[in-house]
Amino acid sequence: MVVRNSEIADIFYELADFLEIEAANQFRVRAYRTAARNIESLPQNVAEMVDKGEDLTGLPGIGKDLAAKLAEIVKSGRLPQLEDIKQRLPAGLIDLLRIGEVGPRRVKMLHQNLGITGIEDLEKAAREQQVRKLPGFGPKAEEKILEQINRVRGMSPGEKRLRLPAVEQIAQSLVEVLVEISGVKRIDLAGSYRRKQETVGDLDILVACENPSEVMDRFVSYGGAIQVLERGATRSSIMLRSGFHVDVRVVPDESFGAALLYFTGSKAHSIALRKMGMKSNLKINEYGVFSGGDRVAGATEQEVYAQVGLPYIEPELRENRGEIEAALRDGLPHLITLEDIRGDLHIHTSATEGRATLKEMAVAARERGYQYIAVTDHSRRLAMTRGLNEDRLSEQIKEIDELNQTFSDFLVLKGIEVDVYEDGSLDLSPQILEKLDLVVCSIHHKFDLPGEKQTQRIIRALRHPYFIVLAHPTGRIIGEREPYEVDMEAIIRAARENGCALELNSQTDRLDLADIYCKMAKEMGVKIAISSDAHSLSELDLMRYGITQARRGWLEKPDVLNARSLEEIMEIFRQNRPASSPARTSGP
DNA sequence: GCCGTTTTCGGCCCGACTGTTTTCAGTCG
Repeated sequence: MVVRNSEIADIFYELADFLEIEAANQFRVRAYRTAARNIESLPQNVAEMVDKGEDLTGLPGIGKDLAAKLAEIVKSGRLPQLEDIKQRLPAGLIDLLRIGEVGPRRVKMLHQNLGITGIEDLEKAAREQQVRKLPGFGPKAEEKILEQINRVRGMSPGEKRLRLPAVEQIAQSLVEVLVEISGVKRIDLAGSYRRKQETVGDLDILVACENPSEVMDRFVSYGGAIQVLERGATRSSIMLRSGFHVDVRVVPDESFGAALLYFTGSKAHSIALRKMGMKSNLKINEYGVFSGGDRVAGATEQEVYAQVGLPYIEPELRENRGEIEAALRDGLPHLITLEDIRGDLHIHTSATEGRATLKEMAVAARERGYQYIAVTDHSRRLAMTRGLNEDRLSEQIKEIDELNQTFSDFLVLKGIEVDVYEDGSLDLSPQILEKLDLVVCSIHHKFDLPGEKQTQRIIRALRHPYFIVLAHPTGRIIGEREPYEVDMEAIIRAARENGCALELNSQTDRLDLADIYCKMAKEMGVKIAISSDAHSLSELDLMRYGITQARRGWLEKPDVLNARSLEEIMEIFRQNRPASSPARTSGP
């Protein structure tokens, strides 16, 4: 497992960019991008499939030619075609595409006429007012290019996309402004925000209103905007101080459903729906569904789906990853909701790095309607968090027993988030672990082991008799740290063999497991624990981000460990233990 | 470059906004 799917996808994306600059057939370019997108969201490892000699042409968007290229990439780590094209075109041209206002056509023009090879050249040419002389460019374009260069420069890689809580705040203050406008009938947030992607590149707001001009006026004069990027009759776009873009689109009430569907995307989902429509001679656009000249649907999303013979599909599923096929065979999942959650299986207290006491956390969890929480402070190796050694853990166990005496309808489970060493052994002895209800294991050091070693480290830990949940299984920090190089399929298989569950960590910089692995675990019969990993009272509410991620991973109530009642979950934990080990916490 | 219940060839989603085009190309989503 040397080449990752994401690396293969990047090669195809890069090739597509170059081909587009060379003005290659647009459908060929599209084929590479479609293939890249599909490979990215593929749970199986392409490299592994190649090694096993599996037929890649069965994958969506992969034909004979791309299958051969995939094999080539897996075997050599390179794609000769990409290297050839890099001989002809400077690599810096790709960077130019990141600049707004500049697309492939203009990159070609800039390269051929001004010899521009990268952002530095472009900045120089624009300052010397050379760019405005080219056909299709003018002073405005030149000015915008300079602005864009500054924006791209000032941006750290993590800044480009925001995590969900940040977008929520932005959305809230904008909606407060727009909802005041007379004639506004509906406002909805669309785009990747509505699909609850891990990060959001820009925010799409959809408004149903009879007088679009007032909405446009109010929106472009919003106090948080530092620049108006576009100002049209029904669509406008602003940039906030952070560099984040917000688009507003106004449509008539009778088109709202079609527009919401269209602006929610994903692009691949929308395209698939339109193609289905075409087969029935229906044209689908953001104004509705049209048969001949007649509009036959559009007020609601349900109406539009119904026209192509589909039930309503939840936004989190709209990635064209099999949801349309599932809908056609009446096999859509009944997605998990926050209301299904009965408890939280990963929280910290002030005994280690948490900011609230054991009792405070328990009371807050009970107030949220939970039946149980598991206290899972860090183990001793994590010294900077004052990780618990066996003595301190024993004290905590006593404290939990005492606290549980005070509840009649709620139970605190005894747990630990124990560190997994490089050799796969655990940071605490079996003698103390057996006194716990729940052992959550995680990796906090040696993130960069080679894939095979990291995978074996985790598999060895999964075989430990007291291991129950693997916390933040891939260790990624979104925008900051890549996931470990692990073979997730092998880990999920080992989890199944050993009766273990995987965690979906709800911290918004983790959201680990990723959606595609949630789906893979579900399909392989491995349960998921959706956990807050709360370090404070308010962080208990992060659970809802775990839920939306779980929904993106097609998870249903039966797939989720902590959607079980206290009795059920205690029974599962009991079954998972060696027969000789004593009973522990008793129910209320 | 992919794909196929009209097709192995000839299609491939659709529209808004901007700037510089005087009728539309390029970009974006």
